[in-house]
Amino acid sequence: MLPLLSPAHLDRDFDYLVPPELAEIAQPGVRVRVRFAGRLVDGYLLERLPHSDHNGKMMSLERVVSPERVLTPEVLRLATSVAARYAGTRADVLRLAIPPRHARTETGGAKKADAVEKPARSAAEVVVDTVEDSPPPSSEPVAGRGGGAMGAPTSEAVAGEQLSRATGVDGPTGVNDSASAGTGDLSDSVAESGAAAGDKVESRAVEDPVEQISSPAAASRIEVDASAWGRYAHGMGFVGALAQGRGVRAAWQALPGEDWAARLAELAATVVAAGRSAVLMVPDQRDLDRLLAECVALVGDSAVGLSAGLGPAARYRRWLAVLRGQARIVVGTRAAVFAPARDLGLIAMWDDGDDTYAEPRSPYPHAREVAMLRAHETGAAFVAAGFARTAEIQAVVESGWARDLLAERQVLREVTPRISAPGDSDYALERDALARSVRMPGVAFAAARSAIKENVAVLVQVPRRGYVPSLACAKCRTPARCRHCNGPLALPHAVNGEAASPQCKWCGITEAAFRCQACGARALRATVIGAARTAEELGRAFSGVPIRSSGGGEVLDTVEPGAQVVVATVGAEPLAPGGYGVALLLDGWALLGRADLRASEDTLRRWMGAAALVRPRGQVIVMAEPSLPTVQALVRWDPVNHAAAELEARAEVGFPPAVRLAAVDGTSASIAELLDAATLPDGTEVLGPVPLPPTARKPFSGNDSPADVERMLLRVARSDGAPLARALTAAQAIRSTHRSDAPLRVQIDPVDIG
DNA sequence: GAGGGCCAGGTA
DNA sequence: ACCTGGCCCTCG
Repeated sequence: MLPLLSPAHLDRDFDYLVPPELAEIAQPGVRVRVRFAGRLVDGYLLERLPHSDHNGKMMSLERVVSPERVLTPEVLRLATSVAARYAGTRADVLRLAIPPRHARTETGGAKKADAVEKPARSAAEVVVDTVEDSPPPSSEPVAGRGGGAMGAPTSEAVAGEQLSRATGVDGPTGVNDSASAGTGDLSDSVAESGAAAGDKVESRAVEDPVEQISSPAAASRIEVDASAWGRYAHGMGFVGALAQGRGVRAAWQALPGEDWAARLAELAATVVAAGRSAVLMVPDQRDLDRLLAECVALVGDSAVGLSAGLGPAARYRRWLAVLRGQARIVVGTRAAVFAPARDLGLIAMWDDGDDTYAEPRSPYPHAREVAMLRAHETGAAFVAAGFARTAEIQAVVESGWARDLLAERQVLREVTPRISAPGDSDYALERDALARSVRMPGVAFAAARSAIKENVAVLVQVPRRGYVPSLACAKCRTPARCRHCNGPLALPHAVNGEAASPQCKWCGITEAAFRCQACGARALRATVIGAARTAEELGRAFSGVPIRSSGGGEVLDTVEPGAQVVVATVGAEPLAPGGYGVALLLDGWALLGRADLRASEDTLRRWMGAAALVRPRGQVIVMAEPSLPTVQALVRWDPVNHAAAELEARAEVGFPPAVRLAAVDGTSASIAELLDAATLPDGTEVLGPVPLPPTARKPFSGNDSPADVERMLLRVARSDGAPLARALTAAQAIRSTHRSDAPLRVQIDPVDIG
């Protein structure tokens, strides 16, 4: 039994007696309530044992919350590895992995569950009643398993000999073992849950996938677009390997204009036709809807969407459908990486560089890393798909863990739009006042005009939403700061066409008489002009042409065909039927110039995302310094070499994924406390204190600790990642027994490093 | 996380 | 002789 408690030192297995009347439903994976240190707590039953090696009195399970075995062996094993990797607890990971129970949904099983909400008698009571009617077996087996240390070592109870692979090897990176490792174990777990989940699921012979082709999902024919996959080197070979159930792993860089949703759906359907299931992850609801529609077109009801946006009832209902084997394709956002898919054959994610994949709750696992761990443990196939490529995926390609799935160079030339970056002189010589006002050189303006003339849509990508998001001194360009709190000044939205006085984004005070703190000048200039302002100006420039905006509150999925200017903020670009004629990527310097370490990778990803919506003979013009490597990577459409360079750059400055990094945030006292308790691996570099990045400031273990929070960084070689995490887990366990409420947070490889 | 035992030091 | 706070351990 694993209690669902947060303190790190309670991440251990505890043995309880199973009273005879619960023996039937007290199966591994069920939710239980137990008396723990005198109080009732929730937990998961991990395992039934013939005897306990615990010397001392044992309590009995208080009750079994429901017979549903929500924690599958595979997910438990995954949660154990994730906790070990991220220096967290299994309880915290399981809170992310398993949605809250919705009793009515579980027992009723009807669709009404998400519509009506009636105060019903607790389903747990119902369950217990039912069970008490059944004849009680006489034996008194034991639930859970004794002994065991904290974190990873506890997994011995479940993972057995797989432990050495899960923890001894530091994740997929650097590993080059056979993809089939662990499949035997998976079959066992499926066989087990298949037999136990009982009610609706037909019993299946997992050893023989052929039998499963008769399942409803598999019955629907799979039409893989061979000509589409044929455009990639080994593309059809890859699809064929999936069809054979092989655990192939690929980094797939989609061609510009690729219907990636249709392609991913084909991969998933291929796996389903082979009798297994697939998890597909996307960054947001918009992509989810698109991808789910493609999957439904291929397998119907066998595909479900899972996202946090669903209500508790709908979310739990769909999650149960996955658990019970009714749904064979899961399309979801980051939490879907834990979906209890039966006999997982493929785990794929689109655009793994998107920051929504970083879980904001402890232990802050990244969905990409979890996906790779899961593929590694189960032997499922893995696909990281995107137009661009992250340094993290490049690292696993270079290690041999995953393979390139890339377009033939010839095909790339045929389908890539013309991409160019005008030089400084193109701007300087610009005489057209209108062109100047929208911050683009004449070539860009001309390209847009000609597309409009051909009755084709023009896409204008702008960095951020808002009127003028931030301001700087017009003379010396020092960022304009508030006199009172030193926060950034910005212009609020225009009222009646009149620009208001600048306002502080932190304290909200209006600054009526700005004076630059550096040079004393009084004039302000906009440093980044947002979509609303851009749309307004373009409206003047292209009078008579429809101007559409997408971004912020109103994101368009698609636009109608025909001449129009679509102004979209980064990431909110709508699809245009047949593709845009021209895309203008404005203010590239603003994207690239961010202090963020991922700025260049992220920028290329966002540019490619927009450029990929342009039709093959179209044109892309990026407003950024042409000599910059990132701009060159876009112009040559070369995400792989850019990722390789990015990975090299990370190695040079000592950042993940080249090294393993732990960020310890807290007060200087709480950090010191933790580090004192930790026996760090030899060679650990301790850096800091470093300033806490602004994004890391907000959510902090309950209290909104403002002032004296700082950050220390611990850096080790990747090969020492596991020992580092173990040391931090142990130190947190020691600390959590001392009742200290000082804020402290440990993050492994956080996305937002200084 | 919460309760409990133990020791030290201060208080009656 | 007794109360209080801090420390540390346990919890099955």
